[in-house]
Amino acid sequence: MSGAFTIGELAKAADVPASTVRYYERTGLLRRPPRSASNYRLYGDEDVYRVRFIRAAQATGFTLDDVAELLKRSPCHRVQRRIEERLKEVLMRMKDLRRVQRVLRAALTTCQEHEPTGRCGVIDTISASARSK
Amino acid sequence: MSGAFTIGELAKAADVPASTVRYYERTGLLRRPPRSASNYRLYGDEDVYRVRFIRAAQATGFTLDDVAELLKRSPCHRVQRRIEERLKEVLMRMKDLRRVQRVLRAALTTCQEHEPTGRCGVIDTISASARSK
DNA sequence: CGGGACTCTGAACCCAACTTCAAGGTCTCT
DNA sequence: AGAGACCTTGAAGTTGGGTTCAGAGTCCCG
Repeated sequence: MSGAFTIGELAKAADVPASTVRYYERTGLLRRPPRSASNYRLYGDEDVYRVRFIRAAQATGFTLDDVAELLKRSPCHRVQRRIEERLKEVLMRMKDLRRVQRVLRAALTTCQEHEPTGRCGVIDTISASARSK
Repeated sequence: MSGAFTIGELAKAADVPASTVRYYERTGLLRRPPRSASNYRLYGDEDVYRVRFIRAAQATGFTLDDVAELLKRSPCHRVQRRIEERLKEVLMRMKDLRRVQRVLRAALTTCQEHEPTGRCGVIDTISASARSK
């Protein structure tokens, strides 16, 4: 809608530091925008959307390289494969975290049991978890 | 039990590269072991356990700084606080991942729906997720 | 005695994703 | 016109957790 943003305005609109916008440009993730007479970058709404997409994709666990591929409008099956890979990673990571959760809870219990004795059993609990991985 | 390991033997026993063992020593996580006549490091079983503990703790999401604190045999309540912090992080991270999972599945569905049309709706799907965070 | 596998050191390098710096130009308000 | 907030650049620095390198010494087997 609106005409042109400076880098600071884009940054604010997309909620990233201006330095990050420059970084994205350097790495080819963002186009090199037109410049004002005084050599300021001039952005449009599309750029806001794009930066927001980059952040959303990152928050979904994609690397900037992944994002570049997604943005290249690669063939759908390639995009699909990336997504499936990420999904698989997410599932594995969740499994990991459930294990970690178990270990931490066990450690905490140990901690509380030993509190009166003053001897710390936490190290044994966490060590033991290495074997039952 | 057994007498003395060289760094390579320790590394094998604890399943880490020797370079990592030296790194742990540099950062104070591992003691500086006695040396042989020819200046080789000489380790004992304790060191094996310690390295294994470090790896197990890392696998449980602790940073090496955390590990240092756990190993310092800090007062139990301090250890306990660390563990509780980690547990809270884990729970938050799991919540994150569930969100991510939803987004990815939605993206995949979009992908499959649009496959025949050749138009990729994935970018919109992921972008939309930024708002419903 | 030779050769291959091991070890020693300090320093430099790696990764991703940024951030910071220095030294200058520009814009806007008062 | 001056102050302060913005913008420009390329280069260098940051983080954590290591790995790699070069050049030298050591150990073990046949």
